[in-house]
Amino acid sequence: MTIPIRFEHAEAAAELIEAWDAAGCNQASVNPNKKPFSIVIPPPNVTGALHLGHGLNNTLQDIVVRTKRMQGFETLWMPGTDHAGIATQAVVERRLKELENKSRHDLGREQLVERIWAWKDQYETRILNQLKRMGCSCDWQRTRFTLDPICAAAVRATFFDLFRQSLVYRGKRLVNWDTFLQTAVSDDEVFNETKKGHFYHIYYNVIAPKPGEPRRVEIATTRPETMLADTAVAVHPDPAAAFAKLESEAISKLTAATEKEKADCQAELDAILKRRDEMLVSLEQLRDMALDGRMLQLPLVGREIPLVADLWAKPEMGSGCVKITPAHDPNDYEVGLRCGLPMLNMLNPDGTVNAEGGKYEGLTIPQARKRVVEDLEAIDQLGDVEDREIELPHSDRSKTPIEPYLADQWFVKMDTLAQSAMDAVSDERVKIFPERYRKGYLDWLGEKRDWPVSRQLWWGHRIPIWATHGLTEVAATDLVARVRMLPAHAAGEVLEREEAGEDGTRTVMVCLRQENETLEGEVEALGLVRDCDVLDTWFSSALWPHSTLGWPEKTAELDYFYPTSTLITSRDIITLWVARMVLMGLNNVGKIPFSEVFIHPKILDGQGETMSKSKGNGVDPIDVIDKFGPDAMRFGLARLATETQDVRMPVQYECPNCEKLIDQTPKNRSLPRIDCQHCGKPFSTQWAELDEDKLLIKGAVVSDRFETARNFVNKLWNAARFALMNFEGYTSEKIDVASLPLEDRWILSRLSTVTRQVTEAIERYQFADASGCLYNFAWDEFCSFYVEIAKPRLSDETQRATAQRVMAHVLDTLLRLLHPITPFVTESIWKHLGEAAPIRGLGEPAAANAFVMTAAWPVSDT
RNA sequence: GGGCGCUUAGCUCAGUUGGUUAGAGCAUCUCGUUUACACCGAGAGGGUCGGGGGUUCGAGUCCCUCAGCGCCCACCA
Repeated sequence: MTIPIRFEHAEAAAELIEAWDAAGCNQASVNPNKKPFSIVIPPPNVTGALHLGHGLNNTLQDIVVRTKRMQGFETLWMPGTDHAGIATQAVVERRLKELENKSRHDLGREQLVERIWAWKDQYETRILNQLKRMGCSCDWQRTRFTLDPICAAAVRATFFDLFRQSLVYRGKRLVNWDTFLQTAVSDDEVFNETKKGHFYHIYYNVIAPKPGEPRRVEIATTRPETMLADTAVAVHPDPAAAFAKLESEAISKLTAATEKEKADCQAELDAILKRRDEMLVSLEQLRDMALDGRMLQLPLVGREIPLVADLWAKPEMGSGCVKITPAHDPNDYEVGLRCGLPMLNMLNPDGTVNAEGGKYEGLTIPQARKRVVEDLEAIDQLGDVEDREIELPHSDRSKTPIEPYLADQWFVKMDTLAQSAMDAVSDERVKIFPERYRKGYLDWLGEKRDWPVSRQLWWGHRIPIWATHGLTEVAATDLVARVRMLPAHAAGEVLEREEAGEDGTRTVMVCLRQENETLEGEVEALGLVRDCDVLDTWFSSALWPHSTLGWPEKTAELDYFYPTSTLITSRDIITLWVARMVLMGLNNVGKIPFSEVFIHPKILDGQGETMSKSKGNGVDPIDVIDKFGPDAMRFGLARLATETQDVRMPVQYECPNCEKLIDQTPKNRSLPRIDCQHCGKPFSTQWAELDEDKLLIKGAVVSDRFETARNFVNKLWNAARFALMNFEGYTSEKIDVASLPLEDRWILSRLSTVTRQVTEAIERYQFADASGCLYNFAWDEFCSFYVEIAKPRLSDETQRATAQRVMAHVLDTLLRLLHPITPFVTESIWKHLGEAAPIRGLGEPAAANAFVMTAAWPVSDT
């Protein structure tokens, strides 16, 4: 038998992926004779290709999945991808702008969505191919997409059900408005930038002040132009109490302070007392005026606005009074709700001032600010203007400032849903590992903030609501009656709700349970118009564990594989995703979605920064696989996946000319071309844009951290190669362990211990321990000791047969144990071993399984 | 501002309930073409375990404190 001296992973992997697939090794089906084990993949975003972070996530899942499969469970790993709402739409829109200089409005909704589908198809293919090449043993026939018809049906059924329970409602909310892209962006797509600005003090006149009362009140703001939409000025309802509280806090801080801090704390306390002495009387007077219903006159506009008492006005800040602009500031919005203030929107979607701004209409924000300040100064109502550093929110997509903008949004009411998800973790029906992540989950849910689920986007699940606004009571009643007459209404496919609008008119809303063009036509014929918005991406992600199994249909798969067994994911989406899956699973199916959650570390680059394509430090698993092989990538990642540490992974460019590695630095990681420091020849990077750069060969981005693992894979290959070269004349026979020589009994005993350790480590998600244990055993004990000591026995005719049998058995077991981590090399060796020693094992030897992948997991006898 | 984590060899990381001389891989140096493997083997150098204090017969490990790094959440008229 001739076996190459190196494990040729590229050929082997391609063949094995096909062979496993052809044999249906990854496929799972309902099997009453077996216990189920199921995992749903955290669906990668179709925004772009996978990097090593995904490599780690999916390697760990595959290790668990392959182990469980070998342990005899009917094992399902559900694959799929996520449409990733705004992220994907933004990528496609940006390309549209760059390549064709068009906005989404130039294309229109339908065409843009079509373009995004094309993008999705391209990246979904790429992502699935990356996963396959990593060796992920997903049931590919079940591959889902969060926007596919199966997931869409679940989304519709969920929304319909929440609508029926009145757990979903419509309300106003301030959204982060990107005036350039003219869309709302989510909080995590907003970054703050500190800029130089001013803090303007402005005076508002009191209307008909009583004797002794001030003529005007002072407020301060960094955004004076928003005064045009002010609807109140607030003052604290109990300044004395507020100061008392501050004082007692400062005192307790002072008592607890170290010698070093004492001076600072004392100064802080003194400042509070000084301010109280100066301000308390006038603030209490203003408070009394507020309670007395005194009105102020808004300068420049002339509108009368009330002075109100509200906790938001902090006596220790500014002048102690704060202007309230409910439609353009999140906190003011809350005040507006509490005090029942009107919400005046002064902006057009493009960020210019609208008709509410009177003579300032049509100006941009900076223009309006300048004019308002000038005009206030002219009428002598402008006070001090201080310089100040201001943190200004910017849109990550357009890099322009965000405007808080009041818009109609749909919300999911969280109180009972959140409580159910908290209970599931509190009483350990859902266990989170490592345990320290429980706190974040419980704290976040504990706030029970309603979940805004609508997004002003085109890419996503459209909200299944049709509505007519501005109806008279009679017209509304009539419309409701007509809706109820639809045959689908009787069939439970239609729900309607009538609401009073702000201006006393009525709104009728209709929710449809399923996609149905005919029915939609009928509804639209009644004058109802479909909501333009789509749902938050996490809405469909939250359903992933049951939607992928066919819910709301009562499928056999759902019954068998749900709840899934475990969820393996990254820590940054514990709240956004994990928590929501728990509450939606409980609401929809009535059962938790998974009983265990394992949170794995993150992969950072050599500088300690998270990997991302936009930084240029993202490593494509395919590049690592090409250079080191899929087993080395998997083993290397598993070896580093410890419980407490993030994985720091220095990254290098591989020169395509001389194959030498060049360290990546913050400087060179964004260059379009690099001259190799070893061979002097240039190569291009992902940033190449000029034609002359693009003509160069592209250098892969890899990490030399995988060398150790690659060497290990090769070591194993060669140890097996040695064994196989010595298996000529192999025969099988029952082995009496007690009569074996010491070295055999020793290795068997060690094997048993290692089997137990590896099994337990994987059970506890201690992947670094499992791989470390196997590394040491295979290299130091099996290769360095046992193989060496077997050499003379293999050339001694009297001992040869026994040595072969034990060797075959040990190798067999080692391959099984290593298979979940390094599936390709083990399966390749297994095939050779099957040819050389088809019948093997201690006790009663038996014919080996065709694939190690579906062979039985070893059981330890210690 | 609140919470969590981290700091051990040049680099990336282990180090169980405190217990001999603190480990591994890579890198470095020396030697080695013994028929599985140079992606190998034998050996060497390299650490006051971030700083300081404490508990203890004994601290990398427990407590306090200072400093630095990272992440999550909240907020700043």
